[in-house]
Amino acid sequence: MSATLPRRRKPVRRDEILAAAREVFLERSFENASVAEIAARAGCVEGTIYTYFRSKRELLDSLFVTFYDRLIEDIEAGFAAIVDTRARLHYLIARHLQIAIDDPAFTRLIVSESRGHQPYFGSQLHALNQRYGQFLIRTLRDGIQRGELRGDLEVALARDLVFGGIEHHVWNRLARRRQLVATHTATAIVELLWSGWAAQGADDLRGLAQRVQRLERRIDPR
Amino acid sequence: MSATLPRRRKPVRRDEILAAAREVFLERSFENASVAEIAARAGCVEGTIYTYFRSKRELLDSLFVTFYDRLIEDIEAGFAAIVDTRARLHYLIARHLQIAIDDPAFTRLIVSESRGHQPYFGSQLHALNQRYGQFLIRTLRDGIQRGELRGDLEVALARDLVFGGIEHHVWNRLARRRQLVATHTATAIVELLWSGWAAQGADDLRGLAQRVQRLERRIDPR
Amino acid sequence: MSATLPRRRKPVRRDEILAAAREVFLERSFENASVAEIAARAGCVEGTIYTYFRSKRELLDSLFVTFYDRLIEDIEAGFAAIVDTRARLHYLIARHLQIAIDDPAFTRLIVSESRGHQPYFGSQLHALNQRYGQFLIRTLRDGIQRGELRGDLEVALARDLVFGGIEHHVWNRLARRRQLVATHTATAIVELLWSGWAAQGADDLRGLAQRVQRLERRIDPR
Amino acid sequence: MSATLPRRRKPVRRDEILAAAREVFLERSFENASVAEIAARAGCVEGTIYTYFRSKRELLDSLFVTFYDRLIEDIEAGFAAIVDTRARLHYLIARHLQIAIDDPAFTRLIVSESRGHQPYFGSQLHALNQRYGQFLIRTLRDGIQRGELRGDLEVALARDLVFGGIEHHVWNRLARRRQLVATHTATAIVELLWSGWAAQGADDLRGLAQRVQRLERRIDPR
DNA sequence: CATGAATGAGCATTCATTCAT
DNA sequence: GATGAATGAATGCTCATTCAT
Repeated sequence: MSATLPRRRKPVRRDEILAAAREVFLERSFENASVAEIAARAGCVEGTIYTYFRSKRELLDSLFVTFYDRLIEDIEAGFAAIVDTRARLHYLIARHLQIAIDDPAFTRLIVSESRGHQPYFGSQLHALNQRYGQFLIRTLRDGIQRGELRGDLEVALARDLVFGGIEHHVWNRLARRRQLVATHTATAIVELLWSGWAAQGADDLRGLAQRVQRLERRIDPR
Repeated sequence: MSATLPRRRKPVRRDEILAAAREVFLERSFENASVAEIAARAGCVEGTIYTYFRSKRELLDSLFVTFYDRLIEDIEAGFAAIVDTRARLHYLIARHLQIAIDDPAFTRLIVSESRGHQPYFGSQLHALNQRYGQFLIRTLRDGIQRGELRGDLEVALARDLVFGGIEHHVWNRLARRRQLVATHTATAIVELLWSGWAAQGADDLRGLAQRVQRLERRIDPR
Repeated sequence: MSATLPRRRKPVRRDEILAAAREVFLERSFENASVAEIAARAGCVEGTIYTYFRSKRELLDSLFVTFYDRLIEDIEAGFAAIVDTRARLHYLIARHLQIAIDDPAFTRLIVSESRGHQPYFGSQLHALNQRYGQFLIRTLRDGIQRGELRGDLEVALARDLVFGGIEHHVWNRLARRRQLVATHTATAIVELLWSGWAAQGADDLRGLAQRVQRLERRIDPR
Repeated sequence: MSATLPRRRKPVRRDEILAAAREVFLERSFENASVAEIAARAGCVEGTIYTYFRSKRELLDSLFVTFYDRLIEDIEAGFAAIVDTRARLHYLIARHLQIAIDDPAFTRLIVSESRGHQPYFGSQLHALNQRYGQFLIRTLRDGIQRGELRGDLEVALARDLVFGGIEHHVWNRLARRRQLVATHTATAIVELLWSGWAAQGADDLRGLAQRVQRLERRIDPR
C-alpha cells in the first residue's frame, strides 16, 4: 500500500519540520498557517509532523524556545562584560534592534502571538519574554541603586517605552524599506531617553538645567 | 410562508451590522470571527451582510474608518487650543492612552491587523493611521521650529517611541489587570522623555546661573 | 466557482439526511459511520448536513426521538384499552418483539448506544428509554396493587428480564435467520414468566402447588 | 546508539501485551483504543505488537479466548457436582451474575462486540459464547428429560431470557451504582422463573392434598 | 527479534461566499 | 432589498499498519 521512504534520522527530520514551520508561520501567521503546508515544505506527510510535535501550537512554542534560548545565551555573554548603565542600555537596545532587523517577521510573530486571543499569561512565550526582559529590568534597577538613574524612575514604564518603541520603529522603517543600522539607532534612542532617566549629579549640567526648570514650573506654573 | 419583516431603511441596517461586527471582531479577533455570528447578532441573515459589504474584510475596514474619523475630529478640537509643545505632547499622549484604556480590544485589533499579513501599506488602515499620526509629527516639527525641541530630534523615531511605548505599556498593564490613569501616565511619560528632547538653550551655564539666582530670590527673599 | 443546485425544501432535505443517516448508522454503528458517507447517500455535501444538525451526535439523537415518539404514541393507544395485567404484559411484549423484528438493526443501535462509552445517564436516549419503559413498569405496579401480581415482585428485575430477554432472543433468532412471530413468542414468554409473577389466589391450583413447594423447601431444605 | 534491552521470552511479552490491551479496551472500548496506547502500557513499541498479533482485532479475540477458557474450566468443576435442576440453574445464574459484577467492562465489551457490525456468526467469539451457553442448555434439556421441567419448555427462549435478562439487569444496576449480590439476585431470578418452567406433576390435586397434610403434621403435630 | 519512523487515508467540523427565489 | 439553503474546500489531528534497519 505504501513505500515508507527514507529512514532513521529523527533529529534531522525534526529540524526540517521546524524550519518549514518557521517559514510558513512567518509568511502566514500562526492562525493562517496550515499543517498541510508545513508538511509539504518539510517534504513529509501531515501525520509525520505529529510524531514529532503534539500539536501545531507545540511547533510554534518550540520555535520560540529555540529562538529565545539562543538569544538569551548570547546576550548573557555580552552583558556580563558591561558595567556602566548607559553602556548596558546601549548594548541591550542595539541587540534588540538587531534581532528585529535580522528577523522582522519573527519579531512580528512574537508580538502577534503575545497579543493574540489565546491566554498569554502563563504561556511558554510569556515565560520566555519575561526571562529576556530581565536584562533590561536588571539594568534599570542596578542603575537606580548605583545612583546613575533617578530614584523615582518607573522601571516598568521605561522598559515598555524601550521595547514598544523599538518594535514600532523597526516595523515602520522596514515596512517602508528604509535602511536601519542597529548601533546608530541605539545611540539615537539612548540619546533621546537618557537625560530624562539619569540622576542629576551636581556636576551634570543638563541635570542641573532640569532641576531649575522643575523648580520654575513649581513656583510659577504658567 | 412568513410575512416579510418590516423593511428597515438601509443606513440603519448598515449600522446594525457594523455594531454587530465590532462586537464579534473584538471578542474573537478578525480571523476567528464568523460572518454567521455577525449576522445573528445583527438580526439578519448572512446573505444580507453581503448586500451592504463586499466581504468580511470590508466590514473591518469600515469599522476602522468610523473609529478614526471620530477620533481625529475629536482630537482636532482639543489640539487646536494648545500651543506649548510640552502641553501638546501631554495632550496627545493622554488622549492616545485614553483610547487604549477605553477600548483595549479595539486597539489590539488595530495593532494585529496592521502587523498582520495582508499588505498594510497602501491599505485603508494605513492611511488612517498616517492621518492620526500627523498630530504628533506636527507637534514635534513645530516644536523644533520654535526652538522648544532639539534641532536634531529624529521626529519619526520620537513618534515611534511614543506610540510603540504606549501600546506596549497599556497592553502590559491591562493584561495584568493593573489600574491605569491616562493623565498620570501621560505625565510620567512626558517626564521620561522631555529632557532628552528639549532644546539645550537651557544648558548655557550663564543663563542657568541667572535662573538659579532668580529662584533663590523668590523662595528666600532675604 | 460553484453551481448551487436545487433550492428551498428545508423539511425535505432534513428528512433525506435523516434517512441517509439512519441507513449508515445501522450499517456501520454510530462510531464507524462517517458524515461523508451520510452526505453522499443524502445526495448533498458534508457542509449541508451541518446546516440542519449541529453534530453527528445530534443526527443520531434526532433519529431516536422520532423513533420513540412514534412508538410511544402508538403504544399509548393500544395500551389504554387493556386492563387485565396478563393481557397488558402480552401486549407490551408482543409490541416490543415487533419492533425488534421489524427493525432489528435499529434496536441494536439503541442497545449499543446505551451501553456505549459516552455517558448514557442524562442523555436524550436515556430519557426516551425511561419514558418507554414506564409502560411495563406501570403494568407491573398496577398488577401488584390490584392483587394480580405477587406483592414482593421486584419490578425492576422483572422489567430487565423482559427487555433483556427479548433483546437477546430476537437477536439470536434473527442472526440465525430463524423466523419469529411476535404474538407467538409473546405468548411463550408470558407463559414462561406468568406463574412466577402471579399472586397465588386460593383457587389457583398452580399457585397452591407453589406455596406447598415453598413450605416444603423451608421446612426440609434438602 | 543504545544497547538492546534485555530480550524477554516470547510468552512473557505476549502476556504483557494482552494485559495492556485488556486495560485499554476496557477503558476506551475496542474502537477507541489505540494500538499506540496498548504498546505504551505494555512497555514496547507499536511494531512489536504486530510480531505477536496480526491485527488489533486479533488482540481482542485472544482476550476473549483466554477469558472464556478460564471461565468454562472453572464452571465445569462446580457444575459437575450439582444434579438438581433448580440448583444447577441457581448456580449458573449466580456464576454469570458474578462475572458481570466482577468485570462489568469486560462483559460490556463482549456484548458490544457480539452485537457489533463485524460478522459475529462463525467468529471466534461466537464459538466461545456457544460453548459457554451449553451449560445452561444442557441443564434445561436434562431437566426436561428427568421430568423436572415442562416438556414443552422452549429451551432457546428460556436461555435467552436468562442471559439477556441478567445482562440487562446488571448493566442497569451498576450504571446506577446500586449494590448487587450475585447469590441474592440469582435466588430472585430463579424464583421469578421457576414456576413457569417446572413440570406440572405438582398440579395433581390428590398429590397436593397429601403434601399439605404432611406439612400440617410437621408444623403442628397435634 | 525488536524497533520506531513514516505513512496516508480518514475523521468531524467550520465558514466565506453565492445566488435562485 | 432581503433571504437562507447550499456549497466545497479547508482545517487540525488520529491511527492501524508497514518495513528498513
